[in-house]
Amino acid sequence: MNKSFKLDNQLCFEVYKAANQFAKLYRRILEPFDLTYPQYLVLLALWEKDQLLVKQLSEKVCLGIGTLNPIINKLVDKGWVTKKVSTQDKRAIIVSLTEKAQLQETLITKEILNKVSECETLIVQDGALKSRLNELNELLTQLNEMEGKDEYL
Amino acid sequence: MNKSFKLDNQLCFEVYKAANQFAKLYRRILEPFDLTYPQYLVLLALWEKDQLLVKQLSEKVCLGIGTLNPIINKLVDKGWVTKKVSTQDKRAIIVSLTEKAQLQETLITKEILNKVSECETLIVQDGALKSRLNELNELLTQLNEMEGKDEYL
DNA sequence: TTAAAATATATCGTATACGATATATTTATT
DNA sequence: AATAAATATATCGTATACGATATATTTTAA
Repeated sequence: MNKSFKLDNQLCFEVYKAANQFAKLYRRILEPFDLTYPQYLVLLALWEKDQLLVKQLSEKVCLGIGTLNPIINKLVDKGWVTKKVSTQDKRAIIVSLTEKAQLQETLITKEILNKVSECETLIVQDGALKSRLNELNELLTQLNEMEGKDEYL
Repeated sequence: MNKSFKLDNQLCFEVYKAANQFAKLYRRILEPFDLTYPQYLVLLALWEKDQLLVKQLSEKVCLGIGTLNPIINKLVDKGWVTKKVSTQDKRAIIVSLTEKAQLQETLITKEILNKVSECETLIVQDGALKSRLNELNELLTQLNEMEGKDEYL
């Protein structure tokens, strides 16, 4: 067995574990708000800029519509956001924060900041880690966008 | 909105995206072998050391038994591994590679090495990224293991 | 030496995530 | 203007992932 194929030597496995661990961590933190991590991502996006189209949200949180749509619908059911058809383009759906979601922003983000403070040192100090991951993500995105062009992969 | 709460400033979001991108990449590469990434992880573990207990596999690939068991069962269905009850401990199940899995190791790992060569530079050169992620994972694991001890979180 | 605690799997309900497909609407082309 | 191509959502099937619970077996303790 080639050394680079040992599980513990693989970057993708490290990323895989980190994502699962983050999901676990956020699950506990967000549970009191009856939110999951992807649902929280959508709220974060809308807190930055309200009234986004599903398409725009999809790009912002990097999820396909097949994944995102059920998540948005959950948020609608739970009273965090509303959907309405755009008047400009009757295909497009505008997602907006409810009053509840607007009011809870401060509370939720404060809570996150408190609970994730253990990671904060690492997160805040380590712009380096984040920017290396960012490079990695750009590379991976490019690779994945070359779908069908198998000669490049 | 606090700057650190912008989506693009969050480490966890970067990790989340990287994991999804890796999953997409491996989905394409592994598809010809009728394998998914978690299924491939199990094979990697067994190629390192065959005949592991479900428990040991669970620790090696960092997945709970609720997640892992169906994955192993899929591998059994597709003829990659077999399960047999341990004679030492009748609760424990030993998972072993089939001949097919043993024979295909070289082929599959070669293919991965080829197809992921675009990332290789980054992966091989950047022990730094991997080891920072490793620290992150240790921290996150610790946090997640303090389950129930809310005074610490 | 039994009853209790611990351990190893298995199963279930909920929520992603993806790709493939379907539908409605808009834009581009003849 | 009528049709074709493109776009924005929606839905579906498959496969994770988790926590909670159930079951069987082993170990520990009373």
